[in-house]
Amino acid sequence: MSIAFYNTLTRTIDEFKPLNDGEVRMYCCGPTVYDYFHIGNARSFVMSDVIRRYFEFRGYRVRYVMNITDIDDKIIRRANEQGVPSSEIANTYAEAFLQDSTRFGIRPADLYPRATETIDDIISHIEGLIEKGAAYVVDGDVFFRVSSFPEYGKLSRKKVEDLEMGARVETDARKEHPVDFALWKSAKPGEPSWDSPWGKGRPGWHIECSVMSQKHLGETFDIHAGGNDLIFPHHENEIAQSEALTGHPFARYWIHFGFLNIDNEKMSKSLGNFFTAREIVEKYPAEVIRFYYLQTHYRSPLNFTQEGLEAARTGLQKLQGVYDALAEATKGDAGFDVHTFEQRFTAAMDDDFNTPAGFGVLFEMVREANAILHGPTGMDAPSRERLRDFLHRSCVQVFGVIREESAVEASDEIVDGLMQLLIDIRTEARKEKQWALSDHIRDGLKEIGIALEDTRDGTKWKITSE
RNA sequence: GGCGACGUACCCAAGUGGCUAAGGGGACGCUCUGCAAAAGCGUUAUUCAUCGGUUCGAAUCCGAUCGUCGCCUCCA
Repeated sequence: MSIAFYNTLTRTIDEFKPLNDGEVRMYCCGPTVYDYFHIGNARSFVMSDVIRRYFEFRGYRVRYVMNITDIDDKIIRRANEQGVPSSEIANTYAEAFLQDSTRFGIRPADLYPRATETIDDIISHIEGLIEKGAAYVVDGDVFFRVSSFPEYGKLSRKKVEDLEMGARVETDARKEHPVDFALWKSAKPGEPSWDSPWGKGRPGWHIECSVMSQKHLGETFDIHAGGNDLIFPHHENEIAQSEALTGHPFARYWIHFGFLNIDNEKMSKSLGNFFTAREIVEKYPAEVIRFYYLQTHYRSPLNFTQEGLEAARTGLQKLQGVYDALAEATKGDAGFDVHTFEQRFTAAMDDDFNTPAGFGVLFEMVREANAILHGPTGMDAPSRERLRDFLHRSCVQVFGVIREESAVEASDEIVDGLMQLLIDIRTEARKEKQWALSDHIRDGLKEIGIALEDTRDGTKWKITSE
């Protein structure tokens, strides 16, 4: 059994065969740091994170690189609006990006290269392209000569002729051909710039990803991921720039994430339906948001709604609930077959990272497990151990949707003491059949976000609100 | 204009030629409970946008129609 997934380059589901046995070299297009990232970006970053973690679940070592684009037109524009240096904007939002990633439970990449730290490599890459006749200089700007790369369009399946006809933007008359694109942009007065053989300037958008990915992962690497919209022109151009220089394939597998819409509309600031990742993670636990994302296949569009998030919150409690219950259970003698479910789970995930189908298997498993666990016989210790281990590997390590510690375990001694006292008082009251008092305690606690459950093993409590 | 994706229950969402069309949410009924909660059980799609076609057999393949969405030079 091996992992297979949709490769944008071939438009088919291809079996994954890494360049080096047991190792995955993966690059995901990171943020341009001119603002906080939004919930659509977050979906891509979370999906990429989960794919990376799933490879690890399947025993691969993964080298995972994500760039930070810290010099770009949008950053410069933002800096000018606020009257601060562009490096300040870049640093502020790069920092925010790393913070928000952490809050979303996204595991850090092995490396976060930045464009401004890779200028020398970018310049030599461009020099190489000029030498090969794949690029040309016009008044301090350098353009990629698309006609020099016959395979141009192989990722996006676009024809150069069609592109010309559909051109929406005024083309720069200095370019030999309208589809040629900038590798190096000469600096306008007041813009940040670096010295180069063609004068002061800065790198174009596409070149940095080519250079950074190849610098850290090699000329040819396994997987390149990013949002759907990056297929053209960004990734198409990356391929052209890279392969024109090296003569070798660039990324072997391309993964693209579907878009997130709000009310079936593309999220945009002008429509007023724009949410930053930061504001959503204030309102919902990261686990809930991740689970919500993962309930839709990564290539499908996801329509983001408040109701959807609420449904995800409720659904997730079932997974967290069984995980916590397994930690607390102490006796039982019925066995439970985890292995079959794990096989089905793996089969689902191996098939194009089908997370919705994977959760389908997990929920079926949880239903059957709960029936035993909460039933008259209870579940024996080895089964509980195996089940908790599998849930840990799938839902904690791969998906990042359930918490290691229950809310009760995370609370402090004083709270524990108070809760124990309240529960003891209520238990006394219940023995005396003082239902009004015991209900008053339970209702009052519920209002402050603590739920009481009377089980046959006594009263349990848990924190329900964040 | 060019290229592409999609339309499955009240909502979300898997399934892409053949076993009863997964799973989550919601709703209703039941078991358990002092009442709840949690958990479980049951009900909620004779049918997959519509109409044709291919096939022994189609939600799945082909064609048309209707509808939704995305990309086409820097938006994940």
